[in-house]
Amino acid sequence: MTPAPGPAPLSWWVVRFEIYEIPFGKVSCVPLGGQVASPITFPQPGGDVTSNESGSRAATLSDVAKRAGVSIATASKALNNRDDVAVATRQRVVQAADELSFTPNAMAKGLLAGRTGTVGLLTSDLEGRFMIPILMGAEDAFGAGQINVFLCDARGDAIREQHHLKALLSRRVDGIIVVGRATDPRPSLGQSLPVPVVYAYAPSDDPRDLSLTPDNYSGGRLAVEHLLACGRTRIAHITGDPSYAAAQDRLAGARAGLEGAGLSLVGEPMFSEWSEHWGRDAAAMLLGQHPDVDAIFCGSDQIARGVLDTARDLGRRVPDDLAVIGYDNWEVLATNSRPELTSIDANLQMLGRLAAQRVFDAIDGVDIGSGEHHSPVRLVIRGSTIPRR
Amino acid sequence: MTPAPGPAPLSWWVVRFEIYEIPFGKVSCVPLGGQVASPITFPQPGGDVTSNESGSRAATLSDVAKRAGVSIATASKALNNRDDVAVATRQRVVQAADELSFTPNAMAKGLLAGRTGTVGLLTSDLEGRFMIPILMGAEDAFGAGQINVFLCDARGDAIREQHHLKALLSRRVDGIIVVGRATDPRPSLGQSLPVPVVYAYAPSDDPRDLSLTPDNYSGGRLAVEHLLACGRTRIAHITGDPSYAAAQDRLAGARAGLEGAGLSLVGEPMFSEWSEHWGRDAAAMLLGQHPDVDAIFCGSDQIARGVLDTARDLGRRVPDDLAVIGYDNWEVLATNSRPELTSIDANLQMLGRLAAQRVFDAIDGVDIGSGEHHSPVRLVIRGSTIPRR
DNA sequence: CTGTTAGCGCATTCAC
DNA sequence: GTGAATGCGCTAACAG
Repeated sequence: MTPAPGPAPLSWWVVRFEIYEIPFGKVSCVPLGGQVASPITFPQPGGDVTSNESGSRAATLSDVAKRAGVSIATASKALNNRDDVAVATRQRVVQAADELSFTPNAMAKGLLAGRTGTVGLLTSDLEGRFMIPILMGAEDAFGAGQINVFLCDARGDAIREQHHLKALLSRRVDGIIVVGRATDPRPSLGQSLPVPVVYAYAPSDDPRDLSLTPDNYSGGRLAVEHLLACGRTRIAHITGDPSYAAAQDRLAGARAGLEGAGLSLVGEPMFSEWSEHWGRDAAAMLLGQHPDVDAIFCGSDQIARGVLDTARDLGRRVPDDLAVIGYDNWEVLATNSRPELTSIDANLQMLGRLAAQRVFDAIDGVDIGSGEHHSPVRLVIRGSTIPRR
Repeated sequence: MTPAPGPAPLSWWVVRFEIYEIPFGKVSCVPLGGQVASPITFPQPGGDVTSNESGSRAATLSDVAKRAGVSIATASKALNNRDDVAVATRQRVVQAADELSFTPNAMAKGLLAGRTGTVGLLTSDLEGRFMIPILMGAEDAFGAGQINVFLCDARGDAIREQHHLKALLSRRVDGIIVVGRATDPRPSLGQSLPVPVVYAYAPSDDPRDLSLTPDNYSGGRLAVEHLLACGRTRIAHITGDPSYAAAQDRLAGARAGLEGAGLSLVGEPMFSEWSEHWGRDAAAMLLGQHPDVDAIFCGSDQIARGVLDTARDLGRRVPDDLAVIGYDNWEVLATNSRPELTSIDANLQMLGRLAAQRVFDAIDGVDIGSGEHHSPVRLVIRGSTIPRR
């Protein structure tokens, strides 16, 4: 009964499964021992060279026409709901198409129409956490409108990006969204492309392009204004790498917010990496040098998590003694901390959706304008700035 | 000089930027006040209806031929490096193509060739953390081989999935990878598709399909065997939702590992949600009821983070008094904890790459087999199980 | 109402 | 060597 005796094999293995009841009435599968069927040495594929065309070749319109006993043109009209076709005929055609599970060839259509109904999503770093919501928003917006998305990850490599761009153009995408991994300006793809381009998150360095990027300046301001509204006056700032525009813009916003209240930051802004570790270390330094700090604006949620850790270690009660606000509203971090973390949300999914909308518009011939547009951010209040009651 | 006076506008705004020096010699852009140029009411696009076809229509082969003063056929041969063309002619054609920045129309090619050089990536939930590495791996593998990827996110909705599937088929993708959000079996797309399908992460419920899924069983076993190797004998298990196959499989593996050493779990496995909160609460209960526990195997890194928190609160030293091991090797969590978290890594990027490879093979006519294949996992040792020295 | 024709952009015969 | 002709699957004009 002991499954898979011996150490776990370091190769892929095939198992049969057994359905069995588990708690809560759900059903699951676990491997059974002794049934390692066809071990496959790991990185190498199987090897048997046999044809694997599961179903047969996809049916074409001419197949349908033949089966329905009509001409290709008539079949086309019938399936496209053109009104100059007899009801009975249409029915025959539709049925034939159904029986053959006919799917019109989008390529052939595109060849005629001159547009493909596809767009390219050129990201510079899929790994990046900011990429995903933008991607989701875009995919969502397009998906709803029958447009399909080519995903291209350039891995932050300009060569690869150029390569992907070429591929996208050769596929005749109707538009391109370029998603960067930071809010720092990135090189433009140029003005001579035959399709509209929208830059999301990372703006293009060419103002003739249209760029949508989060409003970090307002985000910093919003954060500080919230802290001020909570009655805090001795506010410090711990943030990440100063070479990031995000760090600078948020700081500038924060300073503006403070100035508006006739205040300024406690101490100098503390820059280093965007990590929890840095948050912990920086908070320890800060609270040592400026024990009277009553609020910390953190440049990221990760940093804020570190700050919360140190506050707890030093016996500072959050939010009573010390208010902490993060940035990015990374839910898994923000909602699992003690207390839960107030943060600034950049609405990235909406940003992606909007970028898609802009590409849509451009495809439809609408002038989408140019320049760097800053998308609004929002404050998400949780327990680290206002005590729960 | 104060940028953007007044509260942050709740609409998009266009700014001019000013280049200025920031610390560390880098350059950044910040918005300047008073230059809000063309405010765009937020969710609505611009509206001016003018043509925006940036460059002109993409050049065709016939354009190139005309410019080079040859026939279309010759131009084609020249550009495709066929050898029956004069050197001088080829040169003229290539130059003409270059001047027109000619890009062959992949659709037209595909129409001829009967294959498109595209594959569909059908995910059920882009948001999911496990999706991304798989996606990256697949995109990577394909990208290298000149194949482009259609990304489709079904948002966990069967209807939407069917919709996307149809779209993919109509685009005549050469293959499809289906990525699920959990390791529980999911409904098969069926056997009658005209293209090969590979299931990644979530296996298909039909054994005739090929599925690649992480070996959670071995992962659980590996985790426990590591704890045993560290000299721990009183091992408890805190994990997530028991309705997940992942929870059950890892548990089964852990039990097998313990049995191999003539041991068993301390207490019952503790199930609830896959959250840091639960990790904290569960650890508190566990350490209250079984103070002699010397190691905890956690079903996820999030849970492990919670466990570490509680251990610290209760004054348990990790790893000396208590070893903690997580699951998933979510770097941002694992490397930022105190101490850093030992964890099991499912090699998801490799899984994605392999799935892509299998689709490749199938396209090439290689038999890729069927059934549920379990991909090897690996142990990543950090400070939460072995003290750093 | 239905079928014939033309052509989207390209690669591939096959004549010249 | 080169170019005219054919067809991939489909839709949009027409002609019947």
